[in-house]
Amino acid sequence: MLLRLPDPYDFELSTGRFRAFGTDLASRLVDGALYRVVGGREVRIAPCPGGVDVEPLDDETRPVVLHLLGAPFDLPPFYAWAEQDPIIAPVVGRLRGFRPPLQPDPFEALITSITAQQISLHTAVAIRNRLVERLGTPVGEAWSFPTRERVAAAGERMLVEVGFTRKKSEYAVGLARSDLDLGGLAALDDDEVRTRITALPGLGPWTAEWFLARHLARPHAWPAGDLALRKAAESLYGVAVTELGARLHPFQNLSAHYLLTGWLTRP
DNA sequence: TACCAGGTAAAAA
DNA sequence: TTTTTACATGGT
Repeated sequence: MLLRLPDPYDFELSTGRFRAFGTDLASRLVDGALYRVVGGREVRIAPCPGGVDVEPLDDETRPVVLHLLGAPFDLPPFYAWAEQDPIIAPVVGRLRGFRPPLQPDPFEALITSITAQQISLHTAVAIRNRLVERLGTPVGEAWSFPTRERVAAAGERMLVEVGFTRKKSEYAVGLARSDLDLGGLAALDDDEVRTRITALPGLGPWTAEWFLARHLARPHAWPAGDLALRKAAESLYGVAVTELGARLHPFQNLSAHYLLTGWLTRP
């Protein structure tokens, strides 16, 4: 069934992230369609005029798919704002219709960040996929991401076996076994979310900021510690990322995504 | 073959 | 208080 997305929307461009660093088993692209497990069921998302074709589309899958495809982002005001910045304007123009995908699940978002700390995203995806194959469940073309309970029960040794460092395995299991209410974070303001996340060992400012950006879609999230964003910022603007964050207010999150994708796909 | 990669905590200075 | 170091796999 057709699920409309706010115009403009470019499916290929927007889902590039799921292919750029290797296959993501939990949000898997196969023959131009995106597969994801929602509530134990396989959902197929394919591009079609006016939005995407989603099967099955119901009250359970609709909000997850909308979130996954970045529907919460309001692009027109960002595009209008970007025109007054001569550096980001051409990047935004080239990526018209790019709607940054969001991570539907908070636990998955944080585990994904832990795997990606310090190492290349290619490496991180390889390690995370091995975790998914070990503790997740295959449903059709995609895999459901390992639940918090399964990771909590698995213990550090299993995570080391799939390639986590000893420290990262402690962080991931510690997160799973913590009493942090992950779903409840959405109700808190940015700073409170940062405080709650960074209170856990192994979850630092970079992880908290990407959680705000990629899970909660907070407009002002700005992962200043991110190596790739730093390179893009310094190369395109010639200024430090922290300074650039203020200049990009109030669209830091969308700007970060456009600068990163623009840098990754630079002509 | 080295070297680096979308960090974080703990040790050392 | 600020600066260094360990971590450890996969691509180039």
